Amino acid sequence: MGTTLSPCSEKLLTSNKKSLIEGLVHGQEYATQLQILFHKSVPKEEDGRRRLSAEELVQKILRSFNETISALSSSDSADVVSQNQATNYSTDDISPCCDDRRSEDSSESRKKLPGSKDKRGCYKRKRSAQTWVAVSSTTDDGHAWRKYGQKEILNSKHPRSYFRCTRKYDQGCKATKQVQRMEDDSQKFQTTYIGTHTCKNSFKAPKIFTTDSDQSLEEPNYNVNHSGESKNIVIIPTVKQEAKEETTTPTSDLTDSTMIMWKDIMAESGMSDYGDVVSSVYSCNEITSGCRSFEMDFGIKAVGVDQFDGDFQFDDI
DNA sequence: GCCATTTGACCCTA
DNA sequence: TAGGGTCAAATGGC
Repeated sequence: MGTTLSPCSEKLLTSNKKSLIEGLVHGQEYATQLQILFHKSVPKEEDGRRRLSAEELVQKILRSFNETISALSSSDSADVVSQNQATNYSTDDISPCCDDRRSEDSSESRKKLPGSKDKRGCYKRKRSAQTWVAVSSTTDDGHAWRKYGQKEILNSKHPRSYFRCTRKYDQGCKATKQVQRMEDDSQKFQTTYIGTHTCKNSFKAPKIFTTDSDQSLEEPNYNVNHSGESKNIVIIPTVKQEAKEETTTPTSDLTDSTMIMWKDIMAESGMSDYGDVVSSVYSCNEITSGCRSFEMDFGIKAVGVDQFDGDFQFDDI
């Protein structure tokens, strides 16, 4: 997809570039401050204040990214963002034939009525959800999944399997995942998680914060090794266009495409001040105690602060 | 009998 | 219209 910008768009992009970069850099700064804040050991009496400032920082981060993303999506060149940016789809974009298909959670209501038309395949596709990708040598992540489908994928050697949370019907958990063997390494599985577990006794999602000394991923099967050794998990958050029921602030989502664009913007900007930002972003694939994975940080972002309870937690280190 | 998996059908989106 | 995602009947294991 070659992007040919009209002179007008190009001008707009150039004039906006600085403010876009500023917005992104602010977000980055706030995130760094937040990180420092969580690293600090604070006396108990200060804990309340610390929480408050953490919340302020989170709000700043979100605001900064919101503004930047909305600025980007308003420009012609923002297609890369808009296609990933969370979109408010109202529940009425459900196709008429199956408008209540997804709302029913009881297995009773799923039973086919006598004489009713077979509605197989009549569903509302999740147009968007919080998604992230994990690469692991195992498909077992500690959650209880039920397989509901398998498909041969074009140009893929291996079929893709579809799983939903076993609590889908009793607790309405919307988490699903897709598992596919890696093309280049069939010993490994690429698992795409879609949506977070809302079921009560679900296992915690993989801890996305980790350090050299703290390989505290809670799932025993997520053996973290960041140097490309055999047991490795890489979590790459992505955000598909999302359904309205997701609780995240739509514009607060930042996608890998956005990250790529960010890199491009930074690279093109020629603003050396931001050089270290780029390097901190793109040199953090190796997770160390001092430099958490950039993807991880945006995993937090993709999930949204509101959704931390239960599934994701900040841990004091 | 209950539950999970398999598999073909069907619908949605790009 | 092709490819992908989901449904649900059929089947098998416990």
